[in-house]
Formats: sequence, C-alpha cells, structure tokens
Amino acid sequence: MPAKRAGEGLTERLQVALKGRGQRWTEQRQIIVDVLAASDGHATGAELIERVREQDPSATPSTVYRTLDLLEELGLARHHHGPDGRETYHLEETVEHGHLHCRGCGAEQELDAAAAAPILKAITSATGFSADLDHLSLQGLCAACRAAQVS
Amino acid sequence: MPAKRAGEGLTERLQVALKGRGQRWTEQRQIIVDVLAASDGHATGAELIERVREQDPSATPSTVYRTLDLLEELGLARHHHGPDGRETYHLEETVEHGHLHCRGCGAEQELDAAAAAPILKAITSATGFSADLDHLSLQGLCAACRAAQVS
DNA sequence: CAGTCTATCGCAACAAGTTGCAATAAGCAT
DNA sequence: ATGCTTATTGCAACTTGTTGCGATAGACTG
Repeated sequence: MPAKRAGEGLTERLQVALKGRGQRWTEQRQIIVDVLAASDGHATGAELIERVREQDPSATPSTVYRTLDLLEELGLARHHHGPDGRETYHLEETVEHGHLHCRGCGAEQELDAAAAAPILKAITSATGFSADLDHLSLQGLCAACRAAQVS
Repeated sequence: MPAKRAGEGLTERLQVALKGRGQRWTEQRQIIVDVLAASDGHATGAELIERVREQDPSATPSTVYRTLDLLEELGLARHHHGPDGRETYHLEETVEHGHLHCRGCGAEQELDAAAAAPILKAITSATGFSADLDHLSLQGLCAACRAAQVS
C-alpha cells in the first residue's frame, strides 16, 4: 500500500503558512508531514528518519529534525521527552494528551484532556503556573504496581 | 580551597551498601559523590564530568555515567530531564522537588513537596497513578508570562 | 525565459550519552 | 604478603540529536 497522504487541509494550511513567512514547501517536507501523519500517536526522531528514508533515501537527519522544528514553530507538531530523555513527536492534530510511565512495569498510559483537567487545575492553583498538557510526562507507579508493592 | 567532601555519613552509608552488594568503593566514586554534593541543586552530566576531571583528569564519561546510574540504583541520587531532554542530576539528600520550566521567559521554578502535594493527589485520584515528584518536570507558562499574554 | 535572491539541503563535524570488551586493580582467602 | 576472583575502569565505537557551511534549487523580478 502506498504511503498515506496527510489530510489535504493540513498540507494546504502548511503551504499558506510557509508562504506567508517567505518559506518554501518542498517534496521532503511533504514526506515528513506524511510520515508523521501516518505514525499518529508517537514516534521517536530516529524512527521518523528511518521511515522518511524509505521514501526518500537521500534525506538526512538534519533535514528531518529541522523540518520537525519548523512544524513545531508553526504549531503543527509537538514533541516531548520520554523517561529516557529521547524525543517523541506527534502531530498537533492528535488529541492533546500527557503521558504516564510506570517505573514498575514499564507500561505507558496516556492521559487525555478530561482526566488531566483536575491535575492541571491543581498545578495552577498551587503554583500559578499554567502547564502544557502536551509536554506533561510523568513517571511513577501505576495502580497495579502500587498494589503489588504493598509491604 | 580544596574540594568539599561529601557528608561523612553519606560516604559511610555508600561503602556499606556497596559491600553488601559485592561492589567496591573506589577513589573515583568518592570524587563523583563529592562533586555531586558540592553542586547541590542541579548539574548536567557534562558539567559533572568536567568537574570530576578537574580532580582526576583520567576519569572518562562512561565511568561518571555508570557511577551516577549506580548511585541512582542505591537511591542516593536522582536525575530528571530538562525541557531540552538533557539530563540533570542531584543528590537525593536535596529536598525532593519538581521543576517548572516557563516556555515564555525561560525561567525555572522549583516545586517543593508542600506545593506539590495537591498536584500529586490530583494525579492519583484522576489516574490511580502515584507520580514521583522528583521526576516531575513540567513545561508551561508562569503566572507573569500568562498575565503578559492576555489578549 | 533568464537572472537574482535566499531558503533549504546534504555533508561533515560536534556534543551528549551508551555499550562491549580487554586490561586493571579492589577485596577476599590463604 | 601472595594469589585469585571479578567489579571497575578506559578505550573505542556507536546512537541520537545539533550546528556551520558551501552547494543546490525554489520563487519572484524584469
């Protein structure tokens, strides 16, 4: 099956946004956006590079990372850091969510906006800080591991 | 002035803990613990390596990182990832705290246990997840930047 | 359509961490 | 003290990500 194309509206939005900034729409950028759209959810930088290379072997890491930075500047993509500090990217289209990494079993849970709302509210009222859900990456023990660890 | 020595109790605790695991206490480990103790608060891996090298130029990155991992296993040190994904280490002795990075002004606030308590509670009740305060690193907008951004 | 301006690309070097392996040396037993 | 076992070290290679720079090529001008 051929590579999935990013939603038409998305590509158009990009083209317009870039032109407005005197920037250019290129084949490579199309590929990178497509790959990102196809790997909805999460993908590390290395994974993205690999997949982009499948479609265009001439692509280099610098190009991919620079494009990802650009997409973030335009507010179209986001990245956050996993518990090991490595980068994970996803399209902004994807529902905003946080991440919970269990240090016991290694599982990763997603945290949707509804579940996060009270947490963000607690953060704001405790600190005056308005946290970005999308960059929220917690580490701790999930309910199951916590139960298993009861002494 | 000579390098600060880590608290005596700390060194002793380490020696005992290591012996119990069939592991060894070495000069380099002493230096690394000292450096970590001297840079209370936070230090990146690269900074630590540099400072350790001042006292022992033969030290290599692998040794430093491996020792840091060991200290974490023993529960004596912790690391977390800054907003750029780079590592930051500190001794566990330091009061447990989280971090808030403001994406507006770049400021970094600390989040002490008291301020964090309601947040952690909110996380637990929303998700069943018991988060590690020490690994909590939020990004968002601080109160000042939020006020400045009101449209 | 040709020329110009400059954003983007590819390359190569660098920075931060990580890992496998051979050599060293710590700690124990004799 | 001497030797033995094996944890630790240093080295070198590798991974992930970043940056500077010359070359390419996209988009606009006339």
